[in-house]
Amino acid sequence: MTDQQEKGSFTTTGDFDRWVQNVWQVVEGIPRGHVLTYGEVARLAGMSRAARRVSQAMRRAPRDRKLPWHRVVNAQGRISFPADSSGYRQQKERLEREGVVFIKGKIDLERHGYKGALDHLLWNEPL
DNA sequence: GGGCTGACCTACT
DNA sequence: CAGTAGGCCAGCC
Repeated sequence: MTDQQEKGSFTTTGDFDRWVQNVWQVVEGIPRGHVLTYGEVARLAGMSRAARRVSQAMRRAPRDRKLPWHRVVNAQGRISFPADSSGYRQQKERLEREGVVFIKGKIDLERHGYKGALDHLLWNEPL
């Protein structure tokens, strides 16, 4: 399960397409009220350096897949759409609707991030 | 092949 | 904390 695909790129487009499937699967596994960063998704999908490719993968997702794309944010805990875009507003609204808290436009990754989710499970901390 | 663009990331000022 | 710089690589001219 450990990734360590130290390869910088995909040898064939088929590899990329398969990796895209992994990305969708990882994103679908993010629990409500939590988020992952693009880099983490890339790593969990098996390509640690492909953070920039995660967005491409999500844009490719068919609508009927109902991917929880809004649960992926950048490494600063911020939404990666321009603050005045409809995409930004929609993502923020969806996240807040499931309990994610924004502080000055930023999400506390210790609380809502992957590590936060683990801590919550391990220590049974109140959310 | 060359050049430019990203829903990115890290490291460093 | 805000900027910058370099690295990254598939897709689209």
